[in-house]
Amino acid sequence: MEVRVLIVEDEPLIAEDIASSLRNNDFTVSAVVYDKEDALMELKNNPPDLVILDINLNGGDEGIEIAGIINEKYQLPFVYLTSYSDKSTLLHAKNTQPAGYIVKPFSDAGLYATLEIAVYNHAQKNKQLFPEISQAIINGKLTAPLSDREFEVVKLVHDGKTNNQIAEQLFVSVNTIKAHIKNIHLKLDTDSRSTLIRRLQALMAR
Amino acid sequence: MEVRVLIVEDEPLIAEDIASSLRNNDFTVSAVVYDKEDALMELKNNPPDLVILDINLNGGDEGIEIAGIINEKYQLPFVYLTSYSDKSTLLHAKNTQPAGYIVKPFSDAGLYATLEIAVYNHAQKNKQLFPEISQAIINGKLTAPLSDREFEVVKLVHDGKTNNQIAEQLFVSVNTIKAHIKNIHLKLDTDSRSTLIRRLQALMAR
DNA sequence: CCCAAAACTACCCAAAGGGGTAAAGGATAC
DNA sequence: GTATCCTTTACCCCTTTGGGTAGTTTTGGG
Repeated sequence: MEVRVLIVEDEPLIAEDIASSLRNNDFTVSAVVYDKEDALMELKNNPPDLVILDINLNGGDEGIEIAGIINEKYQLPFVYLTSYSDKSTLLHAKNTQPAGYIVKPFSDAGLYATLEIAVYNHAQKNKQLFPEISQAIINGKLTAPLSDREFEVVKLVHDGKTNNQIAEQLFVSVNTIKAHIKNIHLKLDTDSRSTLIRRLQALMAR
Repeated sequence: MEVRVLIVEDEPLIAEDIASSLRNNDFTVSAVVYDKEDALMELKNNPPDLVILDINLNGGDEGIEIAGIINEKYQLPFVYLTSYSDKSTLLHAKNTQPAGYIVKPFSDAGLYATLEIAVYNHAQKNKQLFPEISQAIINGKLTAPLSDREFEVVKLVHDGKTNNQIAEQLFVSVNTIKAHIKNIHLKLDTDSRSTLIRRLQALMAR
């Protein structure tokens, strides 16, 4: 599985250093660009899987601006590249939620590890946004725990199923499902499917 | 805002090196431990805000095991510490979704930046898990955009309100709300509150 | 000024959901 | 073996939703 990387760095030597280093591994360099304009062009016409952003691009905040645009429009992971760790810059940078931070001079090992994790975590992010609900986690937070059967039912409610669909799937009567759901509402202190779904997600979130 | 860091590293010299380095900045070292058992004890009795984990703790996979437990029980951010970048180890490590990766020898600047970002991104995570639904984002992904009023209604449905509650809050008749919701179901291709809520979250997630 | 879109309202009907009560069969733990 | 919990089912009743049709009022642009 190739990972296409866009490098946005205004010092050609460093850019090429990174590029050749990446090419010797599991990465493909989709492009190397030197300013914001070209970066946006690349993002639109030849979107990569990950972006390496010089944070002080062309002496300004272009790197952080690009980060903002990536977050808004492309939702791609990116890592910042910088030669020093300036506190106020870092503060701005943090707000853009980079997947990582590479401080020059960097080691190849550190570079690969950071990029691998950035790509991998991003790929996992969707799954995290909709966590599979887990009986252990939910019961750990309830005084009255859900029984196994109740949890089966609650999962299906969470998936947007109706009582009838749930009854069919579990080979029992709708009345049974209604009874279970009544108990579930009691235990979770909810009173409708909508609030139940929100409650489950809140419980899973931590 | 102090950040409490637990250091799990079996080489005392390195552990202390990191500890003293952190103490000179905005971090507090909650404890330094040398094995899994002590690490779990600390997590339970003196939970930190972030964990630095030696990946090859005591020559084995203890670091990765601890990571698994952190994910299951504590949902804290953690970064791996390693002296080399071994591909198979990295693969296992990636599955635990570390917030970052510190490769020895590390620079102070790189260390701080990685930790800052780890803590910050983790703090933002809840907000990401329950994104405020945004009309702009949702309409950007629909062929038939929601009108302003429809969006007001949809937000309240998302919050688990009933039609009656929504009508009261917006000072209109329930019939009006029902009309709006009918149109919303049409535009979002849903057919119940449950599926509608899931759909909204899916739209916001990317 | 007029048109179109959006907002609002009503009424009807069928389906789904929520809450109360009751009870039977099974498993398990003490 | 008895007490307890879980699972299952039923029935009743009322509320909420979803979908269809249809109409008026408001509002923003051309």
